[in-house]
Amino acid sequence: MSHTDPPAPRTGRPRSTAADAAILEATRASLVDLGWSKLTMGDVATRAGVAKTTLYRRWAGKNELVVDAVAVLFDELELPDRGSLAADVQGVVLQFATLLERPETRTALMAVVAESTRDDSLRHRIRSAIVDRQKRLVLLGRERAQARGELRYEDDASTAARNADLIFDVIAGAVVHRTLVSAEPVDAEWASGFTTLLLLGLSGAQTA
Amino acid sequence: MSHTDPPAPRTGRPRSTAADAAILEATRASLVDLGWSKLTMGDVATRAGVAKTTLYRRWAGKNELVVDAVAVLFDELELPDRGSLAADVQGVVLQFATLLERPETRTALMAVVAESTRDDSLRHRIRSAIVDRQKRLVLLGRERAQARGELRYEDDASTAARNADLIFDVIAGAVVHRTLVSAEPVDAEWASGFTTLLLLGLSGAQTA
DNA sequence: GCAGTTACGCTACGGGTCGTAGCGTAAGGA
DNA sequence: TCCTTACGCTACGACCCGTAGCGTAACTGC
Repeated sequence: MSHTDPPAPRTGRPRSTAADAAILEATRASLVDLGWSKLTMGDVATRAGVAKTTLYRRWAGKNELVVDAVAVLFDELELPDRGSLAADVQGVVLQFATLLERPETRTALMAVVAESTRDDSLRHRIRSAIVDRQKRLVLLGRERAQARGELRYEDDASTAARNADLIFDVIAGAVVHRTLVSAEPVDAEWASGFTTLLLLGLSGAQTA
Repeated sequence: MSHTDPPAPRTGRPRSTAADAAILEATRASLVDLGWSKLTMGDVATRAGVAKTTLYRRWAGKNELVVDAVAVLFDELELPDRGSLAADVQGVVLQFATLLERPETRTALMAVVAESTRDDSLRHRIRSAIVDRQKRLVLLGRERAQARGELRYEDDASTAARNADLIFDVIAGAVVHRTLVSAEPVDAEWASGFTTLLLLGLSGAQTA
């Protein structure tokens, strides 16, 4: 929800916040019904009950609109303390998988990432609106594990950041790949196997 | 390269294999220049020096065409025996990352996966043309590691298959996520950290 | 050779989406 | 009240889609 950060022009008719909400909801509905590739700006405008020009006054195009429409779904992600690192990992994996099972996110996430490979500003928007929101969970989970004594504290901030990035890519990447590429379900059994692998590694996970 | 498996109709003018090659190469060139979203069938036809109707005689549309055009790039992936499981993992990670740095694959891979979430036949095509080709490397690497004594043999075929699928999703998913979502390079340092994490797990990788 | 069959190049077309311009009207602030 | 900005609506040229139709090219079997 950060199309234009500057607070607002102080004069003239203000932008309708109701229209904002209606447009984003219409975008999600259109994603569910039509999917990314068949979603059109005209259709979204019709569903939202606004003129097409209103959409273009706020978003540069389909890419930016869909990112903002989907971003709020990632706010649902939480990380309640489940008592152990293993339980926390398994919990977040299942939660993330649930999110990826929704048709809006399935069809939109990969599509906007694909677009972002040729559009730097879109990539930054995705990062701040979606990716960074997930990464917080990794940082929080590590803190807790360190407080519990399950993980030791890193020596310096630079390796700490590298480790967090690595773990984030492994967890998010594995869940996304399993769900969207392999197209097979992330159930409790898979989440359990993955967690064991992540914690103990290939060498140690041979008991599964 | 398996649009139509049946050997060929035995009568009439045969399809030009030269046109096949020219079209697929033109598709890759168009992906490099224009990217997935701006690639059009007309442009590919012009580049290949064939009529647009010729494209539609062989492929149902953009999705299928791009999958076939990109699939051959994944044949470059190999898994030479580097002497240890760690070296093999690190090698395949770097090789896969190199492939994902090419502009054709960057822009195409995520896009066709996104499309496949709403198109079952496309998903099967991707699986047989791309995904299964990578999975072989995992199976081969595991065999070697088991022969070396680095991994023990699984008790039954079902858990063996589950493990292979899991490892595949973790490796491919992590590299794809790092490259295309986090948009940061997979260099030797990252590959080394990932390999350590994969082999030893979070609990054991604390020395890094 | 000759007929039969299929592929190819080319043109043309209706249908759809894009993104914008122009206008009159609505909703706030000085 | 004047000024400024947002909104709805219409219309538009541009582009791409996917297909139909036709004449020509290539290969097979008689």
